[in-house]
Amino acid sequence: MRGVSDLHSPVLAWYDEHARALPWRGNGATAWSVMVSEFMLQQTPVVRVLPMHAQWLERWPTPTALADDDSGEAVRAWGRLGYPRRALRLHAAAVAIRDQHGGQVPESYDDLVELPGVGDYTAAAIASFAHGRRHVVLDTNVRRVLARAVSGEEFPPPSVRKAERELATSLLPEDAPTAATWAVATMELGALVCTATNPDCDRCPITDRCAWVAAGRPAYDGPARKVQSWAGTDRQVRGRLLAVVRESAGAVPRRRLDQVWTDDAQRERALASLVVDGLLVRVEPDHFALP
DNA sequence: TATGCGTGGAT
DNA sequence: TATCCAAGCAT
Repeated sequence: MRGVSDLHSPVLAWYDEHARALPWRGNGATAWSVMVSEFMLQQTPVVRVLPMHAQWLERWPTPTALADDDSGEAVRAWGRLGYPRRALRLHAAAVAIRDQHGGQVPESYDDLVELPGVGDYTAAAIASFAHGRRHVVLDTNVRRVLARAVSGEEFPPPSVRKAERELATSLLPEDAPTAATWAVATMELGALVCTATNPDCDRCPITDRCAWVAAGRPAYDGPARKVQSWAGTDRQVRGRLLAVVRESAGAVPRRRLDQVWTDDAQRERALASLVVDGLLVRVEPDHFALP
């Protein structure tokens, strides 16, 4: 096997030439704009995030601006991005930044990961992309690139294992600026070339040293990768219920919510779970509104 | 570790 | 049409 350092130069050169000019990259970006983008990009494609990100940054250009607004406004402005708990958590994170960090997005991983809605990936991403710090940034793109290029497998295991993290750590460039570029470059390579389906190996800068290509691109044979169901699930009902309230000016009477789903028990369960999650509040005997 | 959590485009 | 997938997090 070639030394792992052989991967760095071609990937970094490829990124320098092919990186997308996204609003949360480059000189115009702030730590806050990076943070907003990372929340929105959790399980959501870039093309759908772009317009929402612009709207949010125009309306709430700083963490304090968002923190000073109602959390319900964040949920409403989240629109149809999906997983609206992210909006609630981003608002809560903004409150924590205003109250505990002087209104400035924290720079350290340890401070970031304490914020609501910020896990290992997002903390590392903000620390790396916004502050130039040296961290292993292990998202689904990076995991897939390393699984193929180094491990010779089509897909990584369902969850991050110790060996996988150790591999990513061993590949991380020593100096912080290069490590940060390496992180975003491997993510970009996974997003644009080394995709989950139909990877474009002909355009890949490391195809000549890719273990998976060398092995003849064998099909994935690990544990079954489960795809979540949608039709008929509580998630679908929750989505319909919240959409009604989101698109209404004020509180919504229960009888309007009754119309979005015929199964009474499931509808009530979904409604109750939205209240538990804090996405809806019961404001009158039988009315519901955003928080 | 396994599960639940939205939405919509691509194949 | 049904399935897969998209920069995860919290429990």
